[in-house]
Amino acid sequence: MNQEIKNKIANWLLNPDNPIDNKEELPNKLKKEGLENIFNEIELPLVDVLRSMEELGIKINKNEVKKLLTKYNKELKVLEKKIYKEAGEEFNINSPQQLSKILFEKLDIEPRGRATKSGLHSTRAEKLQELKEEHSIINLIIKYRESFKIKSTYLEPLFKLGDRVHTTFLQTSTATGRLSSQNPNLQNIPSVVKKVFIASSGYELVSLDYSQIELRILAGLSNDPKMLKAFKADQDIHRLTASQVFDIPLDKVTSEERNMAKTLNFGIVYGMGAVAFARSSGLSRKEARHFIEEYFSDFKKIKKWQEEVKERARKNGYVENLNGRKRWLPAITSTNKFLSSEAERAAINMPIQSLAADIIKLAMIKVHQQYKNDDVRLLLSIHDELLFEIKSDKVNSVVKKITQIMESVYNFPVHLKVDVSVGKNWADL
DNA sequence: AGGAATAGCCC
DNA sequence: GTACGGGCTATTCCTA
Repeated sequence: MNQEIKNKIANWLLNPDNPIDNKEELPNKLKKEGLENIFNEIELPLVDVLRSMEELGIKINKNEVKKLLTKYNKELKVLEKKIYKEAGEEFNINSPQQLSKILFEKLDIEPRGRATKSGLHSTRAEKLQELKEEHSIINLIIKYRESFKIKSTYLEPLFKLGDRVHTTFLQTSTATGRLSSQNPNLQNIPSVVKKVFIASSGYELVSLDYSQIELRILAGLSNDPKMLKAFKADQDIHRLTASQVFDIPLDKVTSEERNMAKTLNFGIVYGMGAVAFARSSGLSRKEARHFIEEYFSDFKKIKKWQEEVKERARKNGYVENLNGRKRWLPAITSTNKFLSSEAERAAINMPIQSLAADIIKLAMIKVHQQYKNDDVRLLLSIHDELLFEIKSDKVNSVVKKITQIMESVYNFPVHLKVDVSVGKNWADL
């Protein structure tokens, strides 16, 4: 294999901030840092898998792209006209600067909160959402932005490409070991655009995704008894959290309460604070703080695990996952509170996110070596999901085997459950 | 031409 | 007064 690629990966694993030119030194360095296994068993075998995925590409229905493009163009024209009429003049809706002046100066809409450092008020969708009742132009702007995004970022670039779309996977671009995808990025396709991605004729598109993998990893790493028990019984984890935090029986949890618990569960993985939880749940800050405290008193081991991770990060200057993958976080001892807190949140998340990344990479490698014929094509990897094209008459048997591979590829105390869906296009899945 | 700022899509 | 982890891309606008 190309030495350049090896060096790049080695440096990425070691410490991306201080790359080493001397390639004779790298193998010893890897060994010394405990990264030999990840290098040899994960990253190097993955290179060929990624190359194969990139070469295969994924089929798109160009007619469907064209149809959507026409639809969105028409819609945008109508919205544009209505917006100009409401504003009383024509302006560039895509310019936050001009839009801000129209909304908050000309139309005299009262902004919530303070201006940004440029002196103008933000026009982010999240802020506009709060001003919906103030003026009928707001909803039009929100819709315009959504449609323009779909058209300019997804539909137009796709239309310029061939019948099969070939992304480039970046193996060394993330701090946690995840893959990224560029040119085009096929890891952030909106649900409305997914329907243009289709199976080759004679094949089905099949998606296999790890169910709640990050929360399962959190349960396993923290050894929290309630969470472990819930996953063992294959319970609805968000329902359990709601029942614990709001102190109500499992069968009395409303969908609203379950949603809040879901936000809380994900927020915990990301190190979310009370302010962010309040904002995303609609609770007051006081209530939000109360429920976060409640969460940590119900799941005591999670709090303990997080504190241990932060402590180790401060001591070592890096965090690592179960496989020894490292992330350096020098800012964690900064006297700047913002910087140290930011590093703490990254520290808490890294052992979880990076282990999930390792697991799906191992699964990709194993599946790829299992299927050398053309009946099974691994097309995309989207963090916790693998997207395949599988010969129609082979789907049932193959899916069983791949599920088995994905669920057993990594030995972990919590069952890693895989969900499957099959269809003719990506939106069906 | 290139980068910062702003915005928004995904897991 | 305020701070949710990890990515990529498009547009505007300012600076060199």
